[in-house]
Amino acid sequence: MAISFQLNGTCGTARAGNITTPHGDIPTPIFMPVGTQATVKGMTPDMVAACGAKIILGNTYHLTLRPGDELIRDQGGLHKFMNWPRPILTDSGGYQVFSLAEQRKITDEGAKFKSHIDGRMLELTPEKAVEIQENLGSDIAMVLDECPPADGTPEVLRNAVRRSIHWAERCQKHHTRADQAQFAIVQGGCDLQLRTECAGPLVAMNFPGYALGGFSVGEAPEKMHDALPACAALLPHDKPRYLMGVGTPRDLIIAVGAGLDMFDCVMPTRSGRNALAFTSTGQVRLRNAKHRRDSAPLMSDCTCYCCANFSRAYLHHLFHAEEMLGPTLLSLHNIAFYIRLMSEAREAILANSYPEFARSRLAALQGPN
RNA sequence: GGGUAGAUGGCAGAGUGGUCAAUUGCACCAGACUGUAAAUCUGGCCUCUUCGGAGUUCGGGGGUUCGAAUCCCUCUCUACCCA
Repeated sequence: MAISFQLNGTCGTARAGNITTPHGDIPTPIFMPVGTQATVKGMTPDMVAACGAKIILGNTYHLTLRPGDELIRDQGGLHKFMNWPRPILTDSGGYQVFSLAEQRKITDEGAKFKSHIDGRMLELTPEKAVEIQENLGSDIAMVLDECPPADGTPEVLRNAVRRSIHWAERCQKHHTRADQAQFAIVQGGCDLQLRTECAGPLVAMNFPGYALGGFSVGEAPEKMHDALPACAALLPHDKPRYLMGVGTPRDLIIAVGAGLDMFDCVMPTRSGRNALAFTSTGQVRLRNAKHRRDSAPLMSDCTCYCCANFSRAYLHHLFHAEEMLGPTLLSLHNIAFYIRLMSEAREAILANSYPEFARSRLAALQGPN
């Protein structure tokens, strides 16, 4: 087994655990920064590690297009190529099935993409997604899935479930690397019946970890929040449970309570590049004029490099001057904030006080996030 | 002192009789961002508004015209050239 998972404690449905991988241990619940193109945008690996990150993401679709998964394999694998010696999870390209919907065609065989870089056709089959991720050498690889939009018809959702199950079988059959774990992905939207039908066969296939995909694809956040407890309960108790692509701090607090262990989202990094910071009291838009003369740090009780050394006035200036340090510092803060949030959640679970923790953290948040 | 070219919304700069409250860019203000086609995108940016409109604008003043940012006169100012 490439990875193992131990539960260290639970509090209601919330879980604190530990994932052991070939490149190190991961305490859960955990937030995983997204590094699509073999880099967490705007940050050096040292900065990402200093934020407390234990594991980051890479992307099958983007990396096979550029620079090519065989090139990365020949360069010694993704860890060495990008100088990130800790665990890496790679997404399968399933999300691009959703986000690049206009230039893609799905059949039962796989998904054909028109490259967003030069327009050439790229075919991603389950087998190809496995091979690419084995070339990348990630610790955790995701099966190829079909991620339908929230407004998909019942038929579209059912088709995605059927295909995702079938593709997971093909991925499992094609998988060869003993030092890489392959996680399955449950689809089905906000429909518990469909989720159940999807999880059943996948759980029977005994994957080392399970993900919920197809959330945060356009549905109201409350719909996802309501669906999570029952969906999480469909997944094995003794395996890591990964909620893909989620989310806001509020989403994470709720999802941990529902029994999810792993999260990834572009939000802290993308928003950080766009001058939006996350704090324990909600979002702060550093470009706004009210920060022009604010000498206070972004967040007073944050120990990250950004908050320990710079004022809101300075961050405001950096974004108005379009200096690249602004996006870097806010990405750094946001990742540190997300990772600390998960680490505090873990402590609360182990202290058997997660409901109180969640209640007070949610109450402190002003606005939607 | 003489000559030439100019003066347009915070700035730069279009427009040269009606379709102009005035192209565009910048600056400014606000919003969005959820397994990254995103250091991106959207909206606002004279005043008031019951969001249908209404009222005042294109250096100052005067004039021509049904109608002027646009034409004429005059004043003021600016840039450049010659003394």
